[in-house]
Amino acid sequence: MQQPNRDKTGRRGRPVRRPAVVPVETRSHILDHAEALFALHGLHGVTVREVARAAAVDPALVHYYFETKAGLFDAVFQRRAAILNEERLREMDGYARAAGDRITVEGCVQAFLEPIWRHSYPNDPHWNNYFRMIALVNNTPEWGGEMMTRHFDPVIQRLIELLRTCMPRARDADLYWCYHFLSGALTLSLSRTGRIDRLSGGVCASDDMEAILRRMVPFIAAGFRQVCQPAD
Amino acid sequence: MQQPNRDKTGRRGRPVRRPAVVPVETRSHILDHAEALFALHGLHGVTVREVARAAAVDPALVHYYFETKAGLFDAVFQRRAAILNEERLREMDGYARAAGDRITVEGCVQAFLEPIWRHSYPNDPHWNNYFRMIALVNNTPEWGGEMMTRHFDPVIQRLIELLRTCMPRARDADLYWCYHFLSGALTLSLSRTGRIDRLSGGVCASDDMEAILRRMVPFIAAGFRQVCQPAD
DNA sequence: GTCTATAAGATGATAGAC
DNA sequence: GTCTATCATCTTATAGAC
Repeated sequence: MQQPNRDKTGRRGRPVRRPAVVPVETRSHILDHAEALFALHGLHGVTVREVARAAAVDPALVHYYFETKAGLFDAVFQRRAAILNEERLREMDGYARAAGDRITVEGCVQAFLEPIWRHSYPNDPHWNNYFRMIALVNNTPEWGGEMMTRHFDPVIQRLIELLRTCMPRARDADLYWCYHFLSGALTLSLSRTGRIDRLSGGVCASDDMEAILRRMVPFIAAGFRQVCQPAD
Repeated sequence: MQQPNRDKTGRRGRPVRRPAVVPVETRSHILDHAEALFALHGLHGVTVREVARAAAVDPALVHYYFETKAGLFDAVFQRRAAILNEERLREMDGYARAAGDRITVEGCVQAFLEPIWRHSYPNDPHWNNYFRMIALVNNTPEWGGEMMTRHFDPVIQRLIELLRTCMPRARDADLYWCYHFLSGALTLSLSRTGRIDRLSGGVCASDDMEAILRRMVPFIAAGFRQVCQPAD
C-alpha cells in the first residue's frame, strides 16, 4: 500500500527535510473529506481509515488532529456552523432593519433561508455535503437533538423573535411547532436523496434548489400564519 | 419464515419434533429488537451481535433468518410498511367516499396522517421505533430515496391524486414539492429527537403527538393551498 | 507533523454438529 | 432451528521513531 522510502529527486545524502509542500492545509483537508463521507453514510457508516484514505493521509494523523472519530465528526459539524450562524444572524438583522414596520413572515423565512441557499445553489459541493450532514443529524434520535441545539439555537431563537413581531398574538408553542415543521421540510430538502425525482417521475429534481426555495417560502409562511394567527 | 415440520398434536410414531417451546415467534422477536436498535443508531450503528444479544438469540440465527444485516434491515422496514400502506389507502379511500364533493385539503392530509397517529399515539413502542427508522431512512442520501420509493410510493400517489381533486388547477411540480415539505415535517416529527423540547424551553414536547397533529394539519393544508392554488 | 508498527478487540458471515 | 467454533478481515486508538 505504501512505498516507504521514496525520494523523487533520487539525490543522495540528506533526506532533504521538506515538510511536504503545503502542510498548512492538512487539517481542513481531512475535514473536507470527512465531511463528504459523513454526509453520505453518517457517523457510524464511516471509518477513520476511509477518511484517511480519501484525504490521502495517514490514519494516525486523523487521531493526531481530532483524537477520536466523534471528535472529527464534531469538528466537521462545528466548522461551517460558525460561519452559517453568523451569516444568518446578519441576514435576519439586516432584513429586520430594512423592513421596519413592513416586516412579513415571508421576509423572515426568506432571510433565515437565504444564507443556506447562497451556499448550496447552484453548487458548492463542500457546503452541500455539510447540509446533508445536518439533515442526518437533525433526524438522529440519540444525540441529534442535543447536537442541533448546541450549534444552532441562538439563530433559531432570533428567527422566532422576528416572527413574533409579525404575529404579536402568536403563542409560543405554536411558533415553536411551526418552526419544527420548517426545520423538517428544510433538512429533508438539504439531504437531496433523489426521492422526489422518482416519486414525481422526473417532474421535480432534488438538486433544483431554486425550485424548492420558490415554493418553500410561501408554503411555510402560509402555514405559520394559519397556525399562529387564527382568524378567530 | 416457514415452519416445515411442526406437529402440535405430538401424536406418536414420529419423533415428535417439538422444536423448543415457542419457536413460532423467533423471527418476529428478532425483528422487534432489531427495529428498536436500528431506530436509535441506524443501519451502520448496529451490529448483528447486538441484535442477537438484545433478542437473547444466537448471532448465527439472525443470519439464518435474514442472511445479511442489510436483509434484516429490509425485513424490519418491510414488515410494518405493508400494514401501514393498507391502512392509509383504506383511510384515504374511506374519506374520499364519505366526503364526496366536500373533500378538503385538510381532510386529505388528516386521512393520510391518521393511521400513523393511531399507532404512535399515545404510545406503541414498536411502532414508534419503526417511525424513527423511517425518519432516518428518509434523510439518508445513499439509498434512502430508493427505499422510501420502493415501500411507499403507491400511497403517496394516491394522496397526490386526492389533493388534485381538491385543487384541480394545481400543477404537478407544485403538488409534489408540497408533498416533499409535508414528508420532511412529518418524518422529523416521527424521530422525536427532543430538539424541540430544548429549543422551546419545555413549552413543546417531542412526544406530544396530539399537539403536533393539531398543528400539522392546518399548517400543511395552508401551505398546499398557498402554493398550489395561487390567488392569480 | 508525519509516519511505522502494533495492540486489543470487534465485525459479518459461514460450515457443520446436533 | 439452534448452537459452537471459527475465518478473514476490519476496527479505534496509541507508542514511539523520525
